[in-house]
Amino acid sequence: MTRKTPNPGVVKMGDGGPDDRFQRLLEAFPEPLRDRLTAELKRVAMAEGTVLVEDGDTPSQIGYVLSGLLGMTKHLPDGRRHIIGLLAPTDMYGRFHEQQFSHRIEALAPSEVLTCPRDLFETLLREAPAAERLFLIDMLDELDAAREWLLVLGGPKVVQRVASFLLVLSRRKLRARGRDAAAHDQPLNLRLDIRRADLAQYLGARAESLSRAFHELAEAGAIRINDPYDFDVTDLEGLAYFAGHDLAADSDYPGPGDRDP
Amino acid sequence: MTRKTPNPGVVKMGDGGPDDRFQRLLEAFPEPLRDRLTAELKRVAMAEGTVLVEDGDTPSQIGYVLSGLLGMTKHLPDGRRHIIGLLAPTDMYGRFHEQQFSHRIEALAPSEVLTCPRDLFETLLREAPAAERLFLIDMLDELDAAREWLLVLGGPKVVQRVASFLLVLSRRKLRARGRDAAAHDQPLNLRLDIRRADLAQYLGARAESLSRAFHELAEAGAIRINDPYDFDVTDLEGLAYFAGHDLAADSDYPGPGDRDP
DNA sequence: CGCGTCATTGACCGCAGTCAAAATAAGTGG
DNA sequence: CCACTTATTTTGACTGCGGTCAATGACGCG
Repeated sequence: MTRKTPNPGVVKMGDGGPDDRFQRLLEAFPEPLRDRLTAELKRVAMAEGTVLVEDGDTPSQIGYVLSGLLGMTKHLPDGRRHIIGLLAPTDMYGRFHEQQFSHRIEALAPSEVLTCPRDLFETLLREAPAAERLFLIDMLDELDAAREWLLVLGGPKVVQRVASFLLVLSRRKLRARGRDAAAHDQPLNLRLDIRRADLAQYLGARAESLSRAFHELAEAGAIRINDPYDFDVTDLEGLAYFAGHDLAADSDYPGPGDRDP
Repeated sequence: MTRKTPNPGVVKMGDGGPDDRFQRLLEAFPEPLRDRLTAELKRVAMAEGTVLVEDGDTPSQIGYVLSGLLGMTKHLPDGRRHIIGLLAPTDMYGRFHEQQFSHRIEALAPSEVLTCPRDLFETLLREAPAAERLFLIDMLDELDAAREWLLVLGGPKVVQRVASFLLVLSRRKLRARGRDAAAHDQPLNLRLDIRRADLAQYLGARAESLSRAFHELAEAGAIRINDPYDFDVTDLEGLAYFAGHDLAADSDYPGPGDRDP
């Protein structure tokens, strides 16, 4: 470990609030099963850079992110790395029925995960159809989420992608906080705990471009930059504007002409 | 219907060969259940542009693509459309347990689908755990596939994305054809049946840029363009080269310096 | 205090988005 | 069957975003 720890301690890009999916899943298990499961849960802490699962592995454990930030990464033969997904608190990862991973999972920040033996989890799922159904729905949700990201990353301009990214994080936080309208107007604090270079890979850009994008958003008054890892979202609407419209299109639509009439 | 039909009749971006997932799924059902299911299957043909599922719907049918090409599309409030996924033959679509769709599904080319009542399918899945497990694995595979696309679409250059796209299609076709090595050397024919403008939206580019990219690949000898909808892949290796490396990086790495030592 | 890491800023330039127009193909009506 | 219209792809010229390279600044650490 050579790298500094941006924000030591607990990190949140989403926190185990009412939206805690694992909690919901646990509650779908009938009492005796749930106890068998919780007895086997282990809390593991790890440093940034730790590789939890290697590409091609079929690990015997499944995991649930408690704190920090994990990344799903693909490594090309020539050595370049791509980040194809992020795992924040309340996210799960794992494979079932001897499927193997098609990517690496590594800690992008110091993190904590809850692990559980894969075979036990599978057995219990089979014994509790209600839980299995809930789990399947979760999977489908994640599939949708992955496709949402396609939309985000499909945006041609970097500012757009950055704004979309911050927007997703904001919404996630707001949802976790509960839906009380009061919270909507006060500045929303986001602590990222991901290095510029990593975020750049994820958003399909360079660290330099991200820097420009963040500062552009700051100058427009949509966010405030406290330090490279800590932001306040001061104008959610404005952020949505940057996310949706091209910058070039100020009062005019960028291209209304590419849909069928 | 005002638009021409690029290639009337059967279309294949993948054909129901040994990789036919639906077939495999069907076979996982025990005899009596399978018959109940097949009795309810309906074959439906539709014209290009048909909307099968509207964003937000919870349709009573699930579908399986027999021929043609469907697209998952998202519509932004300002009217712009994004294609976030393609459904080719052997692909399935549907929601379960009252989940609603988060995108529209429409035919990008004249297509045929096999439909099946959602509730029946769900019931049968519950009665046949083996099939349910198979189905769950399929879902997870699709999740991985969606992330693969993230990698493809993350490529900075258009040629890269186009090459990756063709590569995925090629591999899919080869897999369907069986793994005999003989087929690897002979030119592989790809019939796309997707208009440039649609493909452009999917790959996050403009139709003009695609045109340039295709012809760049053709000049490099990787593909041959028979007509705008019909290609021969003459050099799979070369295609992989374009997909992986930046063009700029000929004999030199573009940026080996952004991984930890 | 010097060094390494990382974010930021500036200068340069290439890829691709944009606008415009030509070329090709398909469809229509005489 | 041909002239005309329409839809779509292709090509060209221009411009701007962002990738690239290089330098500076900020911060933590040995």
